Amino acid sequence: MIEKLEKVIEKVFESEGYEKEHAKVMPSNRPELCDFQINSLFKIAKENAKTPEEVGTRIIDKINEISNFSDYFESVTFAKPGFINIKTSDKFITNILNDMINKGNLGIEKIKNIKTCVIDYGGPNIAKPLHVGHMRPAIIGQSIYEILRAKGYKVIGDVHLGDIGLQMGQVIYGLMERNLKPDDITIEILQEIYPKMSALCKSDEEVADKCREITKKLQEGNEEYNAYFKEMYKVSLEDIKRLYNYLGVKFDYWYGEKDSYKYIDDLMNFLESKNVIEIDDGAKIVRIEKDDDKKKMPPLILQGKSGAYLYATSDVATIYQRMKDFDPDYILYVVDDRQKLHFEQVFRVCKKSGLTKDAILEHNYFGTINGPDGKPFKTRSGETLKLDDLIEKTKEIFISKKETNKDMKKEDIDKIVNSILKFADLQNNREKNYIFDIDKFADVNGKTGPYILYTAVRIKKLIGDKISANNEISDVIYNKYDRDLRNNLLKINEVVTKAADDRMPHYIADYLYDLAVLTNTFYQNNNLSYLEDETQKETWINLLSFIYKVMEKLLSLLIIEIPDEM
RNA sequence: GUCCUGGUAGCUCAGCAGGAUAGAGCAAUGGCCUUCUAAGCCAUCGGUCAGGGGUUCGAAUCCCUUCCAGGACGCCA
Repeated sequence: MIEKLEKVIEKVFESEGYEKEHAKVMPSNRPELCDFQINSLFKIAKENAKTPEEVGTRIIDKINEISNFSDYFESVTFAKPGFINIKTSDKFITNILNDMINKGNLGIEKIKNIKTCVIDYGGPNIAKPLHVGHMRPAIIGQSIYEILRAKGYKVIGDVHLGDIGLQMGQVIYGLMERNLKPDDITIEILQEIYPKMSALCKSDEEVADKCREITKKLQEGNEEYNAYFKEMYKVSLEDIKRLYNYLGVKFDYWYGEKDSYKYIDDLMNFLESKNVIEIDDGAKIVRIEKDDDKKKMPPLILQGKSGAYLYATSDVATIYQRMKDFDPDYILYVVDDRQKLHFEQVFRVCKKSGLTKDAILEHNYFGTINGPDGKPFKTRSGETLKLDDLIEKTKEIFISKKETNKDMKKEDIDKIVNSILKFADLQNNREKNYIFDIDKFADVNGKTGPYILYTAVRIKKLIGDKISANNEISDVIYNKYDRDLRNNLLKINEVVTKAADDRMPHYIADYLYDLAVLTNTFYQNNNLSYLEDETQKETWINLLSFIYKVMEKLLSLLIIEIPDEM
């Protein structure tokens, strides 16, 4: 939408002999003064040895001479010390809006050339119960998935299960100690044993050694251990799927690290053929320093001197598999920021060896959830809070907020609980750590999921079955609230595009909140049921219809659904 | 020790391809329900953008530096 304004203004700049890059239009920082502003007068003035005012007034005069001025502008004025302030015309605003309505895409433009994008997110471990920490990668990943899909990417989601590692041996040891058979395994038992064994191995070297032994034998195909593993896998995955399903998190592939092991031989042959592997103290490594490195970059160890393949090896092998199966343009990792160095190493090996060709590898990291003390969040008794408990607690608090809430439909309550959890998380910049506070998570007032849903449900209640995003809006703008709302709607594409490009769902959360505030303000100040002017009434119904559809769509990008009632 | 993040209102956070007077929510205070859901709307209060220097017409935003907090650093995952 901004491009349309820029195009008109570029012509004027060029006719004055200024580079068209200077015709950059920015959303206004002073909405009470104008809708858009141009900041480049200082630069132009300097280059041409004039004052910003001289340059600005001349350009403004030229713009005012444009024959179809009112198709775009209401006013274009100079503001000290050197800005051009643009107020767009009602006609311009409504034309763009109707264009969005007619295209039927809610204003979201798709990318021209389809790109394939693999997203690796979730990463739960078999045998470990899901706790609050697992919520972030799941919902941030799923949100990025939905945003990219909305922009027209071909997206492939892979959960990348942690189905290899010492925790397997630990839990099997714990099970056998209690004389439990594979058939006895339940999720409750796993949830009880894992933390106990994990603690025990830290304090008891002997037990830890035994667990390592079991893990090793399991990988070598020991049948007894494998029977345990299979059952653990089944029970655990069922529970993981139940929780992800509650959160609306879905994967195209449920591969695990184990699946990558099939490709390790091929991978090692490939890397050998590219001459990137060196032997160092009996280990196979790849050196990945670059000349311009500021920090020392440790080599990536593919195979330890004991012959064991490592975590990083499995990640590179997974990339090998993905290149072979999907030939993606992008591989995104939604994994926490503590693994920055690890991914940097893995990515460098891929680039150095040419494994990933031109594909772009990104670590879209997120910060950890901390408690009030700045340390990773723990419950008062010192345990990690289980995801189940978080959901239950949130539900409880929500129901207690209002007398009538307990009578709500179960599905509606679940939708609202989802909105509470997801909006609380996704409104934060994903890269930063944040302080976890259950009361904040359960809040329903202010900048929260329920506030947005409430706004949407009000519209639906008012308009009911007339909701349709396909009805044009008249170009008469009736008042300030009407104008603010229409103006805001024009930003949709920019917001979604930026969120997609930066992989930042919080841009969308932020925008949704602004839109909801403007809608509530509009609603408060304009009573539709008292309107006598039929044209006006129809216009506003169409406008609200469109807003409802936009909210529904943008909420879906945050994996939030609108309940029927609330 | 080396490197990477972060430090914005009492609290939790936006803003950081440099722009005019730094924004929200919560908390606090005061208004608005015989009118489409008060899970709402409006107003007030609240800030040396951690400190110091630099670049610039202009810095929360870019650069340097100090302090504080968190994290990562070759055969765990």
